[in-house]
Amino acid sequence: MSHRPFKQRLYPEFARIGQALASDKRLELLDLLAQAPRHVEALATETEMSVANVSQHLQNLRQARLVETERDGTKVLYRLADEDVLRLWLALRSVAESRLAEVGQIAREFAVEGANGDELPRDELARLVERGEAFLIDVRPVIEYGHGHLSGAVSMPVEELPERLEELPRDRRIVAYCRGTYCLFADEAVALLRDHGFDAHRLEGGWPEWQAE
Amino acid sequence: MSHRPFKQRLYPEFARIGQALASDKRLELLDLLAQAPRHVEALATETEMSVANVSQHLQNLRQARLVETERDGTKVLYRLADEDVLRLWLALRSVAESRLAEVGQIAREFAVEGANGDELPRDELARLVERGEAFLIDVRPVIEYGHGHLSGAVSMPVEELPERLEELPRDRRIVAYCRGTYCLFADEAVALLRDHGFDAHRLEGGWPEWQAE
DNA sequence: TTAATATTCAAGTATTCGCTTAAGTACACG
DNA sequence: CGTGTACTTAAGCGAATACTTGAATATTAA
Repeated sequence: MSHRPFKQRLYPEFARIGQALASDKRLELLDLLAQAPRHVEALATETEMSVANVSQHLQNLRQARLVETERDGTKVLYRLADEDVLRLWLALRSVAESRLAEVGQIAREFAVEGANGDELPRDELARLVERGEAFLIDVRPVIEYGHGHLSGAVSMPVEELPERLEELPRDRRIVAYCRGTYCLFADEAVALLRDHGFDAHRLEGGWPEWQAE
Repeated sequence: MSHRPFKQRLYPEFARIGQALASDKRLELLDLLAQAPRHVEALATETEMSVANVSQHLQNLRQARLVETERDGTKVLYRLADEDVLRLWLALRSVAESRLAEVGQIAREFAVEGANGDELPRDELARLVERGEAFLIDVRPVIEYGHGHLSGAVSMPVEELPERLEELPRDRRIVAYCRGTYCLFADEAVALLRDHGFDAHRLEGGWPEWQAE
């Protein structure tokens, strides 16, 4: 009547998922894939890892079934397996955020100058946009915007922002969002915009947090 | 403007959580702690691991802040740090369940004879209990029942069940629940009760799933 | 068919992990 | 104040992991 044989078979399977989540590099890949599907080389460039190393980490994630692949000509496109995987990543991050003091410390240490201030809650945004009092910009790279974005948002990657300031209205509040809580793009955008006299604010969270709902 | 230094500090912190989840033994400990706080020795007995090994795994979980300790005389009581940790564990398990075919396979392989049949959905239980048409039993060990249980449930650990059959009503449906989806206690209880002519059913999920809501 | 590109695989090495045994520490109780 | 119980820590060793380099494979385009 002992359940040991059962558990000894079952728990190693659960641990496969945990093992896949046990590396900072793989979590970074997961987070990028949560924004949009990508090719191996794009992931290597963005993470500053060697292609071979990225490929091996991706195999690892694939064996845990957290990501899936699709041939795309000579390239291979990797994507998150499904929304449950996204939710798992967000759950892990949220535990790290609430339980590990170091996370908050690091976030504060790297905070962008001139971007402090309250984050705009998501429900408040809806009201502002409806009344035409806010202009919503998505400051992530174009590929990520293309894969999915908040309705009504205009793509304005943070690196293009300096040359595109005249496209932004000065009579309305500018609301920026990016990859999520631990992404600095939106903060950088807000700092730049405020520097140029705009009434800029950061939206709470980011695209994946919204998508997970 | 590169965010690499930020990410290089931040992601290893996230990975601390992942690393803690990367071992079948630690996940088993987490699952037991999700039922009720326990002493080191109790965990060692239940998991059939050496005390030293359990202690080391618990240190690991504690350094990731997933569990907390409390002195209790000469013993040390371990407990899950908070509900977010429980939700993380459930999220991991749910990904494993939906993405890894092996999980379903193992569950089928170890299925209890005579306990098959539909699981009773939680909302249906509420109706049955209200009308006095069901008798709800918690077949987990007493300590776990003591730490928390569904309202209206009677404690009837599966190992005491054979001697306590006369306590159960024969004019009502018996509904049993246990530690959760991957616990066999409820199935064993249902099989035993049916064998004795009871109208027994298993409740969907278990105590932690309910508690997480 | 061949060359080019993108990705995967294999081998080697340094590091980390998991478990055991054995010693060490903390608290309670007589 | 010493003894027993419950737990933690240290040392040691084999297994698994992470990253590098270099070779192999698959697809496209010429």
